[in-house]
Amino acid sequence: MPELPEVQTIVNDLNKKVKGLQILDAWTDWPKYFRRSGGFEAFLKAVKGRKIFKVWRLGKNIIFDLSAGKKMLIHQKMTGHMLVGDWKMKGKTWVPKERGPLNDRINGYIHVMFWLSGGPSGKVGASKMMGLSDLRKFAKILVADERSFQNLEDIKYIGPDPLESSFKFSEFKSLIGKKRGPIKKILMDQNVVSGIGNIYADDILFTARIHPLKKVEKLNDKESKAIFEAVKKILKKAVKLRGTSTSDYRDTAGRMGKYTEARLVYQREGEKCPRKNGVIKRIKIGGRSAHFCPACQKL
DNA sequence: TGCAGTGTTGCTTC
DNA sequence: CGAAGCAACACTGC
Repeated sequence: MPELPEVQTIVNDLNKKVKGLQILDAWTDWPKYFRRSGGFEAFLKAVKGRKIFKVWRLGKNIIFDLSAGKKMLIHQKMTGHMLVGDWKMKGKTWVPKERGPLNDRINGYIHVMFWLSGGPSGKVGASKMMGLSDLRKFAKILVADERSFQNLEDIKYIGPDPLESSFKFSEFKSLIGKKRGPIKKILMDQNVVSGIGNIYADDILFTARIHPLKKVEKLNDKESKAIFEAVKKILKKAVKLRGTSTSDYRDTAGRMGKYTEARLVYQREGEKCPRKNGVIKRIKIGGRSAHFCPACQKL
């Protein structure tokens, strides 16, 4: 479940591993991903031969700035993650050059592969390959020209990034002030603040001592401020620990995130709360599970 | 064995 | 019109 910290970890990895490389070729066994790009062939034509200038994050989206004014967007949705490794060709297929991400069972769901600067159609020898592992095939991939990119519905309404230093409490307050309903739902609304999903919303609200069902319109200034501070604190910590791997998420080398052990309440139903106040409870909010401590978090 | 649960987003329905 | 429900898909656990 890549949320902001997981996407940031992958973006950081990609800037180390594939920035400056050229896309030589691509492959997929799930052409459905590319319907919006006019099919896989059209997508391939748009990205083939392009150099990767830089990789950055927009909410939970990974953006590749390519040469010739192209931008490639990848949203990993629930089970997607990008893997990068050195590989070699064996017959018509690619195999890991050494023990790498593909040896890990959870990463054996690569449905899109990019060959970078020296793949099967390039020179024999050194070759980077960048794969999208995506067990449930929910991911989104598209390529656009610089001009049309800004106007894509996919990103047009994305809210401010909570880790930007320009993101201040006054802005947060005014954004949530326009909404009503359970605070947990509002925190996960990508058009309010971008990047927060189920894992971090639960831990943020525990940190701020706010009940996930608390109505956003009932929050006082002190409570809103506590949530704002917790957003920054938890997300920063999770980036430092390279994300959470309670499920499929892995970094580009196939390694798990270490926030998994640092989790406060997410998927800890029945355990004693980290403040030793109560037992963590799970409820449903808008069809999703929310974990909280009934003793620490009051309505 | 079958079905609920998993969580992100966008589309459909009320 | 906004909110709720469901579909996209595949695997796990009870």
